[in-house]
Amino acid sequence: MQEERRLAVLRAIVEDYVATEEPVGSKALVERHGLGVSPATVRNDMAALEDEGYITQPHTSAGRVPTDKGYRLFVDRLTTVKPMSTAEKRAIATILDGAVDLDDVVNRSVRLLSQLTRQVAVVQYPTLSRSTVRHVEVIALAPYRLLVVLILSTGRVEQRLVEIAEELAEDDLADLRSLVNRTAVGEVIAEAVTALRALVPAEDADPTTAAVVETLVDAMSDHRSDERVAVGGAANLARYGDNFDSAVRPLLEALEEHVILLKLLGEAHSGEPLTVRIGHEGPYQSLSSTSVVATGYGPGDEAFARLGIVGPTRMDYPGSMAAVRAVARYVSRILDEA
Amino acid sequence: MQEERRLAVLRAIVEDYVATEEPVGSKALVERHGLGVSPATVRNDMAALEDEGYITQPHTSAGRVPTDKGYRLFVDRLTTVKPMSTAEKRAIATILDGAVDLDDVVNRSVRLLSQLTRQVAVVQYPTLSRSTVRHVEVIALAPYRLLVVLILSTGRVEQRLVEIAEELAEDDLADLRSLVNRTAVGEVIAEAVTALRALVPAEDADPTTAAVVETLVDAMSDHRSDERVAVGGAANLARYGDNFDSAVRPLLEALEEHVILLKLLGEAHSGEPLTVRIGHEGPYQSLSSTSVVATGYGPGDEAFARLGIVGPTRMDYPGSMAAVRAVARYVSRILDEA
DNA sequence: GCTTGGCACTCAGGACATTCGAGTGCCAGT
DNA sequence: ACTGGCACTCGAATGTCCTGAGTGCCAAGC
Repeated sequence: MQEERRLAVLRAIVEDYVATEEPVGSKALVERHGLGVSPATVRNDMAALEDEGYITQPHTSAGRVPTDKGYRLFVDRLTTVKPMSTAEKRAIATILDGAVDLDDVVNRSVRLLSQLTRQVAVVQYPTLSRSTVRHVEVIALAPYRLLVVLILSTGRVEQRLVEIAEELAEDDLADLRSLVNRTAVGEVIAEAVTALRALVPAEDADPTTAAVVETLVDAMSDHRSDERVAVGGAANLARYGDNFDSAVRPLLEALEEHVILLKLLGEAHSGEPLTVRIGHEGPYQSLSSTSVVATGYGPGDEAFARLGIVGPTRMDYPGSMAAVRAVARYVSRILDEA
Repeated sequence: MQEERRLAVLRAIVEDYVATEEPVGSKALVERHGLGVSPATVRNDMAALEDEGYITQPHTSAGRVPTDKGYRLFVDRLTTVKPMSTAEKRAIATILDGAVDLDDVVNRSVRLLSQLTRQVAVVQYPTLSRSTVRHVEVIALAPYRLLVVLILSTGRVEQRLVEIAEELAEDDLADLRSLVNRTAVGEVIAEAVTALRALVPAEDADPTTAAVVETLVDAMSDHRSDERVAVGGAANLARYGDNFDSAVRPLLEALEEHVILLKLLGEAHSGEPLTVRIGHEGPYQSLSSTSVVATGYGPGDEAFARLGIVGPTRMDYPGSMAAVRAVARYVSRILDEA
């Protein structure tokens, strides 16, 4: 029983602290929340919670503040992701439905997420690795210059220029085009790569075919595109609170390093539905007062990429989690339709 | 003669203030710069400069700080853009030469600019409006679904999906492809649009042709792409100084509003080589302590787009101007070669 | 007619002391 | 097991004083 109340106290502390941004004391706690006990009792509970490392005092004679461990417990056991209101759902749907292409979907998602959560939003572009090849086009731009266009099932389009040694007749071009299409269309990237490679055995390699294939393989295995992310809502950093140098600056720097961002978002395991990384739990100690709420998204049940939000450890976890989950769902649905 | 010395005093004040970030007094001024007069004389000059509105005192008994008007005079008359060192030039050249496509050029430029100036850098993607059509490709993705790919002289590629009513034979597709290419290739966007429109007179409009042409025209006149900008070096905002709420927050917001950014960068007049907009001179009073140094760039002598940096009014104008100019030149050269 | 040294004046910012109050820990009583 | 009471702590707010950088002005000098 006391155990249960202790958790209620912890929840109340987290909620109050998130709302007010100030250490919360025993008296204010019993007043604002309807726990039917006296401040003294709460004090005892708080002392116990502090012993266990869930809360801490900035200084003697100040209220308590949740520790990372406290937030962790709060997130794991004291909260359920509250569903979005129907109005919010409708807003999400209409905004995302208006998107015209993949870029637009990503950009709108970022905006949406940052507005819903009032935090910095990060959306990874769908990775190549799990998508399939929808079409390959080979275009003669000039006698010795081809443009290769690679269209993927995610809607992404990559194009590359190829310089070739011999002039190519229209028929040969058509043959080449149909060859690569027969070989690659419908395949997952990884398999398309091996299939394409098999087309050019070392011996009789036709140089033009080889060049085109090489370019395609290159485009498919280009991890640059895997690293693309969209960031939005950086202005919300302004509400980060006091510690500008210690918290905002490193975060601003991280936001420009897409590789770091991707690491923060985490791996796209489709297993865990929603990842919450609190403060020091992350791999960067300069971001120790920053939390990340992220999840995978993608058509079907496979996670193609991740999206999420980044904010101060002192943040509204239930709300953020709900928003992240909702946006991920709608984006996945849209990608499904496309 | 006094006039000349006054300007020297103003220059010294600007330089000192930019370096130290603190109001500068008469004594420190004569010590740190070699003006061969006494502090009292400088005081007289300063009083005069203050009367004329070039400098101001934050409070009585404090040193002087340049006003926007003072910076303006400094930029217009007291400084010449100092050329970059050869080492810097070489660094710029090698970094930009490594770019593989247009996106990469833009991204590298942004990084480069922000690192050179330690400010926030902004680069506008080359606009459609002045570029010419290099190639149009029409691809049948599925029986009733075409992909139209538009390739421009700037290296930009736009693709759109078209749903059509009738199934299209390969021959018809080839005809259509060659028709639009004959019509549009080599033309400036605006003329390509009118030429394409002329292809589909109201009467006998073939619905498929009409659909493709409409999509092309749409892609060409899509101003969304005109609004694309890349932003980099936001972490430099951390060095902005004290006034976080009043200066950094509005700027962070502006950085997310690409339309606003473009307005800040200014119009791409190829006439003025380098635009410096100081503080309140800009259109947004919330950015009154922010200056913009920008210039146009593009292949040949036409300005395709703009790039520049955004920073506090108290910034190193000569250095920033030099960096902006140098980067613009190299980017233009690279676009020229492509 | 500039320039200069001198001098009185101003005022932000730092050092220090004081007060105030929210909050705690503990203990004895119910 | 909870509660009321009480002494204690200490950060934040307030007030006062002082210092020093910086100014404006004036009369003297080149």
